Amino acid sequence: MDCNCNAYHCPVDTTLNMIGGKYKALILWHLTDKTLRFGELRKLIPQATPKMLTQQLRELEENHLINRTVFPVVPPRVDYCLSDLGISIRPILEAIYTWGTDYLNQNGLEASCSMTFSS
Amino acid sequence: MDCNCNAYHCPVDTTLNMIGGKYKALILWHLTDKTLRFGELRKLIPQATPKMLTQQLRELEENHLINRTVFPVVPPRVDYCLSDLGISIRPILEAIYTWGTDYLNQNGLEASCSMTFSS
DNA sequence: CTTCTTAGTATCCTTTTGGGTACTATGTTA
DNA sequence: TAACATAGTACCCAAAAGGATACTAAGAAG
Repeated sequence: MDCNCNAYHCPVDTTLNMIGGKYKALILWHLTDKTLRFGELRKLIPQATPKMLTQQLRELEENHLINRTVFPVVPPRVDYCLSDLGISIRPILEAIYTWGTDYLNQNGLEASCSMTFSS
Repeated sequence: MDCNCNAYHCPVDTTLNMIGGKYKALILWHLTDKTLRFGELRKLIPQATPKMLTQQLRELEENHLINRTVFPVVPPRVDYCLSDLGISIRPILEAIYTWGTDYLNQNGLEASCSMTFSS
């Protein structure tokens, strides 16, 4: 229905829509420095059901933030890794992470979610 | 039910929850350099119904990103402005805005939403 | 022929988010 | 005494997001 080819787009909404999904930031973080298989991501993010994990991965792929590589073998093997676009978004994630950590610390809360940025 | 006082918190989720609401980034942006009344925000963000605008403003206030000042006059007058915390989050908004703008331009889309950051 | 493995799907459900329309309170102004 | 202005509320509804559980395909291994 909506092509939106000639519409105006809000850059902030665009960005937030791309990283705002339930497990998207976490997935991008885990893929920062390595390629992971679906099963490895499941173990790293056990709170996500397979349905949710698949859904989030597909959306990240549609937005070209990650690459999905299917190997035609049995049992199946599918690799996920960051695309160049995915790599380019990392500074934003780090800025968000740093602000959030400061905010939590200033409120006496423990900041942690297995999402620690190594610099 | 959930106090979460002793829980671990993900800094990225924390930050995204605070700025991820439908009109929150836009509200923060409009308040960047000035105090605005409710009615002024309505005119600046006409696509938000009064219910939604109120809701988003209340959540921003609960998160201490903005200050709400009620003047006991008739007709009512309520002022909104950024708190120090709200001011501190602006660099993140700018980073998100810049990345989103580049992304849209590289995809041949017009980036705009009356949310242009003056530097 | 049965079991194992992996990367998902299918189905159904609950919760959250967003939205439309109409209504309210109340002192001031005409 | 009736209309006006402002900052909302109330109520009801639709859509989107998230979640639980069970199931599937298909070759390889035993």
